[in-house]
Amino acid sequence: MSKAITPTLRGTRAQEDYLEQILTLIENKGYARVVDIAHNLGIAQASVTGMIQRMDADGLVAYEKYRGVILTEAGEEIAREIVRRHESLVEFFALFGLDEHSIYDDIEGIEHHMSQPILAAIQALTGELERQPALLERVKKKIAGCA
Amino acid sequence: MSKAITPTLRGTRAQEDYLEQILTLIENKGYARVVDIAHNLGIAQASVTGMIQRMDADGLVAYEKYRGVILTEAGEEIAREIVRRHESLVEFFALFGLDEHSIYDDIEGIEHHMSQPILAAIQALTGELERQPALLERVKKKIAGCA
DNA sequence: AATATAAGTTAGTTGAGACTATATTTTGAT
DNA sequence: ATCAAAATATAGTCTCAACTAACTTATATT
Repeated sequence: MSKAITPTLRGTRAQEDYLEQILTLIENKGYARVVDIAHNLGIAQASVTGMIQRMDADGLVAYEKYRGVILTEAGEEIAREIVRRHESLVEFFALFGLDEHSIYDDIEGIEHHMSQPILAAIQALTGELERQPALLERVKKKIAGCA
Repeated sequence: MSKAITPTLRGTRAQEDYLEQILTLIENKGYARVVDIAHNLGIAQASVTGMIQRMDADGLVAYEKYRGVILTEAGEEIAREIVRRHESLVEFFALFGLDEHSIYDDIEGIEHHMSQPILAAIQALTGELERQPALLERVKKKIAGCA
C-alpha cells in the first residue's frame, strides 16, 4: 500500500541515519571514517563498526576491515533520498526563521517518515511562500504569537 | 535547548503511541482493553501487557492485573499532546486531498518529532491555506505534477 | 626502523520492544 | 453455580542498536 515511489528496500531508520552521514562525509572529505560517523551521530565508535557490518551484510555499504566504507548503489540511492528530504525540510523551516540547528531533532525525526506526496506538498509550499513575502509574514506573526 | 514547552518527561516513541491509543479508546468507549490496544496498534496482546507494565512503572498509566488501564495525569497530558498533533497534521494534509488513511504512516512518524514552533507553523499555514483557495489550488497542482 | 598514538575491531552486556506458547482470571450463558 | 469462551498475564525467546573494555591495525614522529 504505502510503497515508496522509489521501490528501494529502505534500511531501518538507524541505517538511514548512517547512510546520510556517510554520504555527507564522502562528499565533504572524500571518505567516511568510522570515527567521524560516530562523532556526527553522537554514538560510540564500536557501535558504528557493528552497524556497518550489518549494513554490509544488507548490501547497503561495502566494507573491508580496517579500510574505509563506501556506499553501494542501493545504499547511495537511499542516502541521496534522505539528504534530499533533509534539505527540503531545512529550506522549509528556515522560511519561518528557525535555524537548522534548533530544528535538527525535528528534521531527524521527520525525514524518515515522509512519503512522496507529503514531500511534494512541502516543496510546493516552500516555493509559494518564497514568492509571497506578505503571506509568509502573516504566518510568522502567528507563530510568534503561539510560542 | 530543545526543551518542550510542556516540560513533560515524554515517554518513548512507542509509549506515546500506546498513550494515544489508550486515550482515544477511553474517549470513544469509556475504557481501554488490552485486546483493543493491541488490535489498533497491530501488535500481539502479550506485547501490550508487557508495555503497560513498563508504563505503569514509569508512572504513565495506572494498571491493576486483570482490571483495566487508566491514564495517570502525566500520561494523559502526553496523550492529549500527541492527539492534538495528530489532528493538526491530519487537518493540514487533508488540505492537499490526502486522506487520513493514506498518510497514516507519515503522521505516525511525524507526530512524535514535532517541536512546538513547527507545530505552530503547520497550524498557521493551515489557517492561511483555508482562507486562500487560489493559493491552495496552485500548491495542489504542483503536487499533482510531482507525483 | 621503533614506537606512541589514533583509528578500528571484537567480545560481551544491556534495554526496548516485539514475538509465541502457555497459564490464569474474568465473564456470560445456561 | 458451573463451565466454556474471552480477556489478560507469564515465561521465555528474538532482533536491533546501543554500550564498555580490551585487543589489533594503521599512521606518524622521530
